[in-house]
Amino acid sequence: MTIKNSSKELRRNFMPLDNPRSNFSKWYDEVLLRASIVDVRTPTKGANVLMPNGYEIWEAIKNFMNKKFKETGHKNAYFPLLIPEEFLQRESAHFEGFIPEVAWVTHVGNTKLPQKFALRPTSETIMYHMYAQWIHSHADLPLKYNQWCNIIRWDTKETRPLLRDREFFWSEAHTAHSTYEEAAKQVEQSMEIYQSLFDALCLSYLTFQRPDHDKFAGAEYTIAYDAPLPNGKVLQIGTTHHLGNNFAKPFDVKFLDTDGETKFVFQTSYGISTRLIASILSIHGDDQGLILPPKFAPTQIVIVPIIFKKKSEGILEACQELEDELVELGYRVFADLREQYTSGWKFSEWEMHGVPLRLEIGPRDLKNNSVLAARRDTLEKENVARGELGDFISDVFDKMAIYLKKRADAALASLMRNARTLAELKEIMRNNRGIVKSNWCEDVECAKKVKDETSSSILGTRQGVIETPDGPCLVCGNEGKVVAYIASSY
RNA sequence: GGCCUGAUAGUGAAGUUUGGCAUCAUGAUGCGUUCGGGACGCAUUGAGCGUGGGUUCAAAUCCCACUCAGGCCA
Repeated sequence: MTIKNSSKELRRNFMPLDNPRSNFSKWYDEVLLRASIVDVRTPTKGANVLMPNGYEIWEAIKNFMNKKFKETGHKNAYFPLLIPEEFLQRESAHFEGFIPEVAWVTHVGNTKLPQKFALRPTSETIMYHMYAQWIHSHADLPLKYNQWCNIIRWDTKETRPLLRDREFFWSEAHTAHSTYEEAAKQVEQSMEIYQSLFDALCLSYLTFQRPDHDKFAGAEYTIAYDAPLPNGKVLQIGTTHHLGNNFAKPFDVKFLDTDGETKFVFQTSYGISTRLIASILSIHGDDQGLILPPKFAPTQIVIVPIIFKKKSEGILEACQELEDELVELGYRVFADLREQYTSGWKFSEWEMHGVPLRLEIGPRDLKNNSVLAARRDTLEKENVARGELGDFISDVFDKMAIYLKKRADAALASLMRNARTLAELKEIMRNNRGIVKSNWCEDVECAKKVKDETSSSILGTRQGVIETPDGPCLVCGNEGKVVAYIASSY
């Protein structure tokens, strides 16, 4: 066997990624690095670099959300990173909930501060201290502020890039209203806003009301959005909390109502974080790498010239012209004219990066006045006449979004399971994991038992879906009061 | 909270059993030939073996501690 043959053999079997998606954990780490999303080679555990490719996805999410916020009367603002210890302590449930993972600033130079400051694990307290100073009458309500910022939560172990970081970016919206019902309506609006975002990202998810023992520290109730990962675990991609006036009281956020009485406001808070990026990458990707939804891809279209030594004339120029043309149409485009890489190498590279559409221009295309278009999601190729390219792109982007969403829906559906007993649940968690539907008596002890014995936990009850238990609690066998969903989560 | 496994050029690995010149692939750089699915040749370049200590004439290799990464159990 000659060297040439063996290298050909090697080429045929060459995998762009070393790890298939079926080995999710390894695939995830590899793809983050190869597609330049996150670099974890920092000195600090759980505090990583969000690289341009990752950051631009976050920016696209921000742009989408800022538009939604504007439409729904939210304003962006920024509040301090440093929160006095005393603020956190004022709402005791809140304090107890966050204390284990709060990082503190205790010194300036060598001098110990008289009062230590928390690096914000969330901003309720600092924001509501200000709200108390801004809100005086019913005319000041509702107040809806959002901030884009970084958050510090010092998990002691099990940090995973984007999935669970000690430092991450997020959006936290905080609203104040004159009645409980109005705040409840705001909770609904937040769900609509997030639904539009998650739909645009082609994600498939379930909305739960979290059980009381797992709600946000200081909330009346918590709504959470859980999306599946390929390994059968779920990821909480966002939350909404109805805070009642649990914070209004300790922070003295009051207003003079139309009836002449001074009342405490009712509040909500809701947020999404860079975890969303993990969800997008995980659910849409394949063995070739990432697949990004067209609206959110940092580069939406890559143009690759196919050059032959004897027939290369005009090809690079045609690629450049096409790039200009498509940029003019408002697309994020890159013409990869680098000469030191072959076309095949570029194909793999951009597939790994998840670029939704690749356009190839070679001698054949030049002659026919067409381009070869390759979809990232289905890997299908198609000749498109230059004159029809504009329509083709907008059409194919729509199709891709539908396809990705459908695939995500199917992935979620395939993870749904049923269990009637703890033994059945254990069996499922041991074998193939999934999101398990069961009956629960709502007793915390039973929830604890689930957590202790199965490494999964109760996500809650479906929000907006009325379900009646069809049997006894899976743990204790007493009356099943609710239909609960259980999964292993990050 | 407990347990297991690992850490060696930018990346991925071999070397550790039996201490003795740090090896391979890939990448990067340069030149040339190439380009419709990760091309090839030649030359160049790149780590002192996670960190800190210890044993030894000699440590990637043995011992101790720590840090980080991944997994498992509760």
